[in-house]
Amino acid sequence: MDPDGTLAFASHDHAACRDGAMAHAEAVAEAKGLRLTPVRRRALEILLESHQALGAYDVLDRLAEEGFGRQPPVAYRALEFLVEHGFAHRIRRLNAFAACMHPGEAHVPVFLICSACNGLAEAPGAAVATALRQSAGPLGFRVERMSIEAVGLCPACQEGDE
Amino acid sequence: MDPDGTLAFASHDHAACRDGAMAHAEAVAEAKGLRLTPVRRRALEILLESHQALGAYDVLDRLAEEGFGRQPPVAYRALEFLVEHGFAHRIRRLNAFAACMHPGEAHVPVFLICSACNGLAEAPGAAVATALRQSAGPLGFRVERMSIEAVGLCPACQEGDE
DNA sequence: CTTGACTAGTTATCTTATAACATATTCCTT
DNA sequence: AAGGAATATGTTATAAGATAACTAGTCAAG
Repeated sequence: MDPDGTLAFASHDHAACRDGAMAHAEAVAEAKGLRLTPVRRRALEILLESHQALGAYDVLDRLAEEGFGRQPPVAYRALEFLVEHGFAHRIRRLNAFAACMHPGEAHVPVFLICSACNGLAEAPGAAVATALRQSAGPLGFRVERMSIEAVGLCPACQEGDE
Repeated sequence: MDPDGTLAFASHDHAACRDGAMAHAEAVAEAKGLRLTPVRRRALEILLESHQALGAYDVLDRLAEEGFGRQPPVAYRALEFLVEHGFAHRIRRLNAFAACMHPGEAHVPVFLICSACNGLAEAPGAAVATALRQSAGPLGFRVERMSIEAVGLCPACQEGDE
């Protein structure tokens, strides 16, 4: 599913994209014995509606409208579950969350954030991660987690802006 | 000054380290015609006291104690100035700020954050930035800014933890 | 010595995130 | 099927981080 991150910025059949990601996530949850409860499932569906990051309170509003709790922990806990198990990512630069486009696959995501349309893509980060470890190695630092995020312009938003 | 980021995690003469960074920053400000006013200078000195990131409110408390304003914008504006002109960096993962160890030199910083002691080092990021651009290129994304941050253990905190 | 740009201060408010506790659900064990 | 541990959901309250909008002081150029 979108191994090279091209989908997010290209026009595509998003209904299929979303459904595929959802099905994939469900299969992974099933396989790992994780409880994809109604709030958690719904939170993931909400994130999957677009290739953009959503703030926790945005997700919370949506959940509350649909009969779930309306207090912050409701959203934060669902999102925490999704992030912890690899169904979603936290985008630190935006204080926001986005559905993962490769659930189940080990990967270091590189987030590309379009400053014009707020679109978000996940580029492959293996090479970046390697370079980072090589940069940290000489300092004797042991890397455990990393966040790699870039802000710029997606292909569509570069037009008329050259 | 600390071109390879080794200083932060190694024991060193920090008074000289701090004074050197401050002198360097002043020279750069002078050269560029920037106004390193008392609040701004003091904010930078506070950041330079340790190789750790400080929250805006931590800096604000210190500034207030010393007779500067005690409202958030006082700290945020000073920090914004420092970041904008390359005297400090914002560490998104920590919602915090840290003095730059290479003021005046163009560089992409890679932040190494020790989860045990909160130490912070700035590793060289040229190779990482190149890898990132190569990862973003095929998607047609034009990178403008990037944040590259790693969490892990510094050399000292790895001892007795292997 | 006044004008315009910039700086520093204020009040007020907004956004993001977590702590602590009560209730309900699930699921394993017997 | 009942008991009990673990997990999940909900609440109230508050902490932590950030910005908008306005007022007043500073300073250098004309």
